[in-house]
Amino acid sequence: MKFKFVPVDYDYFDFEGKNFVRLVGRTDKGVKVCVIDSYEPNFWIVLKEGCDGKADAIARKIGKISVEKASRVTKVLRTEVVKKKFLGKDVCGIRVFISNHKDAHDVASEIGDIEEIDKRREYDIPLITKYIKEKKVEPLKWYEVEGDVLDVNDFGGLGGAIDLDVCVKAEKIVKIDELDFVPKILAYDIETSDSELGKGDVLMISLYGDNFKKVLTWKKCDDVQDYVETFEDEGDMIEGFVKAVKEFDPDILTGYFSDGFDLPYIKAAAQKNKVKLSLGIDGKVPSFTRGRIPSGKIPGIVHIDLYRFIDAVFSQYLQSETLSLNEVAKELVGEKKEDFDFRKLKDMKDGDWKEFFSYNLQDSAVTYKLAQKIWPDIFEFCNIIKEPIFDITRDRMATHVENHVLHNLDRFNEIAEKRPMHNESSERKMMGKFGGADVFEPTPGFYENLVMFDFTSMHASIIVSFNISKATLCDGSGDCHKTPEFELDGNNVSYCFEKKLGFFPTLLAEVVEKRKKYKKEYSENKNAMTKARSNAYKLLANATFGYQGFFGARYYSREAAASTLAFVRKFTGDTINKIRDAGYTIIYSDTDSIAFLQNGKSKDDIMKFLEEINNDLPGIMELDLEDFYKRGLFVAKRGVKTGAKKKYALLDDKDKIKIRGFETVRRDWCKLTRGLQSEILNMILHDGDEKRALKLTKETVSKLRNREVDLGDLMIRTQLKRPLDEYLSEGPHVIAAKKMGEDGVPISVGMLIEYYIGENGGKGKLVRDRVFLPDEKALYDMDYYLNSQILPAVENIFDVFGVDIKGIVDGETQQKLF
DNA sequence: GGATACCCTTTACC
DNA sequence: ACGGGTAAAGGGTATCC
Repeated sequence: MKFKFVPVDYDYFDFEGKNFVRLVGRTDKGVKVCVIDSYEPNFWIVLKEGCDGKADAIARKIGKISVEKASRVTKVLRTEVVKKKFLGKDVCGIRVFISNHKDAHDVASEIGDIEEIDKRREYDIPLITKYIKEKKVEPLKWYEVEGDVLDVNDFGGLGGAIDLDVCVKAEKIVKIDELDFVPKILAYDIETSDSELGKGDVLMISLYGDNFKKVLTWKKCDDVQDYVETFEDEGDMIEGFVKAVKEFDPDILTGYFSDGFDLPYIKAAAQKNKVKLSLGIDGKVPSFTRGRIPSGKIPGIVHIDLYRFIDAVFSQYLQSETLSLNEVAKELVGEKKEDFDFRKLKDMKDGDWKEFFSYNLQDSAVTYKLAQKIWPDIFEFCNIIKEPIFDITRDRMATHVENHVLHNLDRFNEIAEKRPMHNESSERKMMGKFGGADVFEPTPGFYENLVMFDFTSMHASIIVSFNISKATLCDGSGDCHKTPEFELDGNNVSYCFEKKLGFFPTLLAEVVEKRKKYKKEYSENKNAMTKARSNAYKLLANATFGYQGFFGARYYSREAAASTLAFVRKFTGDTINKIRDAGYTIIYSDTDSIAFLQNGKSKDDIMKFLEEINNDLPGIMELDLEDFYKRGLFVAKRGVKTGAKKKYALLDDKDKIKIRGFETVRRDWCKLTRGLQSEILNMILHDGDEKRALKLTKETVSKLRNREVDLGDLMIRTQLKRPLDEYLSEGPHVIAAKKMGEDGVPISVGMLIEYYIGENGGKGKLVRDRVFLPDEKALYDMDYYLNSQILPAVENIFDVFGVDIKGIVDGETQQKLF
């Protein structure tokens, strides 16, 4: 048969010692189908220079190798001698086809001692990545598939096991023009009697999709909502869950933190109740891939933990201080979850259960809406990186950059570099840091009429303009780009990069070009898809510099990363000098941005000046106008007169305020402090005068002294970054977390710990001795909140206006006392 | 035993 | 284990006299 097909999920299996790829996707008629495709596993051998003549003989020798493993024998099936490139250099390659990808490493080891062999490569690339790279059957693209319908007994019964109407063995897969694909998304969420994994029961499971909402439970109560289905017990409910998923037939099953909670919890509950969680299209139960964070995989359905994608890729766009479903959903889809008081769990009445069901359904509904909102971004990442959705939603940026390179290497006839071995990446990690960008020390003050310039995608444009990469690093003998001299590990160095374009900078040039193109497309046609496309290219471009300096990268190059930064320092420094020489006063600069005073010049003059600077910039480098600002405030560091870096507030021409670095934007300061400072900055920037700000500060201080401040405004929130026993220094938040642990709250890495500082009858001098949890009753420590919160946050702002706020407040204290 | 320099830790900026 | 470096700041700890 023949049909149009879009691959959604990828998987592979062995049959008679050979690898087969299983694609699950949809036809243009919306039918879910399974396509089995063959794959010939292979890896590469790179011969030493001058050994080309012996290539055929070596290939024949290798062709006879077979490796015996416990369960199977892997044979070299055939070899091909091919002219290839490795790191941009011409090499003689031998492609070694073997019977099973799992043994690629062993076969590669087996032939390691042949003298003419320089390198063995691509045995460490995952099978699905190799398959997509070589056969170009890419996720979410459209193909015409021709093949035979699978017989029930084909592939050892696999044909019969798959619960889909159409399952074929592909004969031909041909790319066709893109058609629409709207995935069927089903969101789920569970509520449990104990938040610790596996300790309690699953009380209910909610599901939400297009025209589909259900809450499954075994808690019996009268007069429930019509979406509630009541089961006999937990096991029955889980079977009901499997049935409901099958009934909906989703492409994507999604949860929020479901890799770490919902799916493993349900799986454990299924085992406990001896029921089979057969969610897979082949009746198999979800499996969890090994790794730092386990990933829940369901055969034939893409399981997406939205939290993972948001954490790895999306969070840098968000304002949210935490990545809780509540906060993220509020920001992205404008939905606020309804609250449920979990303390009620101890003694639930019928009404409470109904409230709980509704809460549970809300979570799934919000997750569903979030998935719909983020789908364009997932889709674009799949399109650009060419990895399956499952991986796209879990990989971090370094992996995305690397996969993007891997999937494009064929265009350059390149053999892929290997992943660093453990000892190699440890060595890289141990190498000291290399010098980064410069930050200009501002003079504290209140300024008017400022301009800010910044370089567009500075690091990326430097990598492209100077062809900087591992493969193009050279000894400087030929035609090349030379970095400025800079210090590295105590020595003055300079590196050279060939002018002949390398694959890595070329790919980045394409990414930067596409980012520009799609940014324009977005500005002309604003919608979720154009925005996602533009954003994805931006993220990819920005992560590429970090990738070259990342110890785990295949194309790691410390020289490349350090050289990029040397150019960053040079061009920003030169531009600062140019602006200063033109008669402007430099106020501030950080990495790729420069702020200076207009000094009476018109905006037109400044735009002309910008154009002049741009005419002198090499390659694709570009300086851009960030904005004009009416006013700007720069303060001193605490306790000294010198200006603080990375801390300023600006007011633009549209009266919009931009605050950087101040306590206002730091989540580990209490609401009272942040609110006060933010209002003060607003008053000062808008009115240009500090008198109202002074009045507000005095009012806040007296409120604090009269104990009129709400305890909720005094909570300090700090994230727990490691397990409790790994802390060398026991700060207040560590003590707070320990207290929580004693109260029976499960403590986990990544949690936001909330506490306040209270009076403790003079016991202990340290702050940590005065830590109280939100539900602990105590008088707040007035002295602490005055001297360690409010005053430090406003002091250096008032300093700029010559107002000694501490003196004024202390003076009033004296007055009061006498 | 009190001042202080230094280390540890978190969070921000780009 | 899953970009990078630079910086401010608080609080704990070690060390000095």
